[in-house]
Amino acid sequence: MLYDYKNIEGKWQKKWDELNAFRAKQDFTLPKYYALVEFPYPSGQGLHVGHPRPYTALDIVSRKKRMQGYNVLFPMGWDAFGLPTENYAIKNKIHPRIVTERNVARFKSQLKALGLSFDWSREINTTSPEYYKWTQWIFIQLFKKGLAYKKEMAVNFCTSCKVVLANEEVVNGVCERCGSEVIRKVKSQWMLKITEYADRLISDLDGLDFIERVKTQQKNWIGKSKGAEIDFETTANDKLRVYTTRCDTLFGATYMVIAPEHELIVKWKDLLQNYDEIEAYKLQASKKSDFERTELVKEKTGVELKGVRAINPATGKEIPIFISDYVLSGYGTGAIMAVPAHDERDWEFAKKFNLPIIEVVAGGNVEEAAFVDVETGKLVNSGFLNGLEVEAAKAEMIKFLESKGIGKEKVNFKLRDWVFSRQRYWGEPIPLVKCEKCGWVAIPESELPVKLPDVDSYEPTENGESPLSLMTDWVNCKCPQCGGKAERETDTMPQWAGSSWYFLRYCDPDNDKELASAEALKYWMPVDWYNGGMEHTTLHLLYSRFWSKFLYDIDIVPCKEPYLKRTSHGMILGENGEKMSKSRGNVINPDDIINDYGADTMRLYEMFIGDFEQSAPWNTQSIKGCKRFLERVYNLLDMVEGTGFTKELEKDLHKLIKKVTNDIDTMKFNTAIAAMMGTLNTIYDNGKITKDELLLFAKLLSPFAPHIAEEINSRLGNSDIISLAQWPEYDESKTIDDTVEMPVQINGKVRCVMQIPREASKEDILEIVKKDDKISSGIEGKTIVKEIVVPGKIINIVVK
RNA sequence: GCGGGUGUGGCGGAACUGGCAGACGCGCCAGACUUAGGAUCUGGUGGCACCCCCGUGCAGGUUCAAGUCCUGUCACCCGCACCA
Repeated sequence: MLYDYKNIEGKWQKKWDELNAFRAKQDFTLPKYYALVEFPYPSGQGLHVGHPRPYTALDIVSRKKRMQGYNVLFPMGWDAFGLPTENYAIKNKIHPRIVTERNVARFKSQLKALGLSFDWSREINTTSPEYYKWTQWIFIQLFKKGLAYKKEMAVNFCTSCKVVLANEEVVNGVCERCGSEVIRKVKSQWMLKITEYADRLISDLDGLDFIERVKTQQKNWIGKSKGAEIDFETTANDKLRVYTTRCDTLFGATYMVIAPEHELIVKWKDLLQNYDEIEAYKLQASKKSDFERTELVKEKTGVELKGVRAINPATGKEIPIFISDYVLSGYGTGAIMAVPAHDERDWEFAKKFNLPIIEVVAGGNVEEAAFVDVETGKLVNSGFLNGLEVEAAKAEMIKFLESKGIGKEKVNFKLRDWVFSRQRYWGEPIPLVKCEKCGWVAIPESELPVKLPDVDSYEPTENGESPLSLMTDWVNCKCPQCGGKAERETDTMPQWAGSSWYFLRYCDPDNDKELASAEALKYWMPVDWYNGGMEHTTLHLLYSRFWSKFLYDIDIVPCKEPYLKRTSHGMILGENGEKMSKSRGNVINPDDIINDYGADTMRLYEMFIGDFEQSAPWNTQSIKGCKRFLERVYNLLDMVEGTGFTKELEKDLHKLIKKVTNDIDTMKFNTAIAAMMGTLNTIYDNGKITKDELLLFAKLLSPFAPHIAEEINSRLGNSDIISLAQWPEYDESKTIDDTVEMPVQINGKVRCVMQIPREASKEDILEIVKKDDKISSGIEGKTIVKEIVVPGKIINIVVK
């Protein structure tokens, strides 16, 4: 029978639509399952073959769960605000809304062609006012709780284009578009206090089923460290506060380093003899990103502050103060005590500037390299700390600092607050006004959404303000509090805003009274399985956990954590093994693949390509194997004889049910497919299959290749769709063989493989084995030193 | 630099708690069918001096037994806070 995939796929996609087969049911008494994939940014290039990998994976999970009787929510939407759309709109003079509509339509038709079982009735779009109304609402709640605040922050500013650039748009320190110099300009920006949730974002990971690398990456990103803050007296008669994780080494602090942006520099201006030199250095530093500044390979630079010195509180000695860009203003206090003997960066700096290196923890050779081991060494040259181990010394030092009132224990985080302002058009307007009298005031909730006004040009203004700032009619408004003159905030939100809560909206997407009803949230949340890219671990995933926790705190969401399980797929690389990108010219278009091979083959190949969590290069040649497999499956229709289950296939089919069921739960889609291929080969060897056996096989295949499974089901005479049929169950006793194949080794080398009865004892096994010619000749005339029998696994006879 | 990962045939990849390395598929080789084959079917396929031996990035170690555990080392990939 000819496998006419085009007809088959079109037919069943239409049928599913007509039946609303994949709509989540509104019956909240059913057991629920919420499967979520990251919603895409609808780019102008359309889908590429990387997108369907995670979608197909969770589609398989969803389809299986549906067949297992769950009420499944598997939604899809569009994360459509963002830079590329805006830049495209500017370049081509088309409204970003139009661009977005176009891209969404393209993406949607491409996704539909894959036969993914999304509940399209719940489709959402972050750029629709009905949606961003609630994004703004959440921001207002954050603002009211004091979690949104203004801060002076540096932005990348292109001196030629006169626009604020995203980090990505800055390549090697110059503007990506025009190649001009990029400087760091300080602007007042809205910030969200994610740091207030830092501790909970770490500790609540414990109960979650996230893959380990996601957990560790989040923990390290938040970067909790226990240390101390210490105040150093200065000769300028004030205090310089530092943060250190190694307060035990205070006796070895031979100089200090402060960030170029440190406020004391300006304060000390009159005392500093080389202020011009310092200013010049500050200018240089302002051009570098944090990333460039902390690179260890680069030679350390810095300038001594001549005229002010600090006093080491442990030794009482005066020590010099430097500015250097390897100290960041955003971490700790923006100042460090430098202990060159026990910190690599300090050591390098000290060598370069010829500063004293004093060993305070014994165990290394501090003239050769910094000794950073905290496990083995004991304190030396450190007065009252001498002889103590590092941990004990830390505790003693803290006692000392507290008793003197010059320092205390302090927990620090690497995590920084979230810069929430963008000087861009295509984002959610920040729903605040600045009143001359009242200061920053939130727009009343009844007036939400604050809609994005139509502007003539989306190009940012000369001074780096948002394009919205030019719309004076829109900007000038009345204060909702006092009715006086006020101005709207013209910055918009970052793209991350809409994606920080979208999974909540899916629960109740048409609600215009609240972001979602408490009832719907209580039923559907938390998400049972969330899959997404590893690159979202430290930003999107963390941001959305933060917003969820906040919404939990204000009693909107019923759960502390939004996602029970988080997994991550590997990237699909180009055929040359490099990342797929337009510029590399190695992008594969899924439309072509679906056209040439069919959606089922495409889906199967995406899953068969390799370990789901690992990246794998695309290979159009290899798709053939999946196509052949499906053709052979389809041809089983011609081999059907009789009904019921036969002895020949029973054991294989029970094993297969077990394998496929378990493999889907553990993301081993590739081996599930391999097992189905293996069973198919057995069926062909067998030469025939019964109707019931084929139906069973089709059910197992249906989550992976749903169209062909439906067609087989229908051709076997069933009128119900297989997508909602019951998932097969296996009988454990029917998966166990009577005999096991066991390799027999002599001195660890395999000599033969024997069939051994499953229940045989160790003695019986050895007796059987020794009768074998290869084994008996191998041990003849030698002394048996040891006999290892691992039932069901291996036999190893060690001889001398 | 910091953080996270990955190294297995010609290729993509299998291998559960240490137990036959290479499942399954691609490619390749041979045969069948055919006017034809870039279709289909059947068989074979890690290397080699082919019943031995060697083989999981490299060098050591633990063990009856190591892709898997330990120590060291090399290479590559991803992220780094205004790309999404």
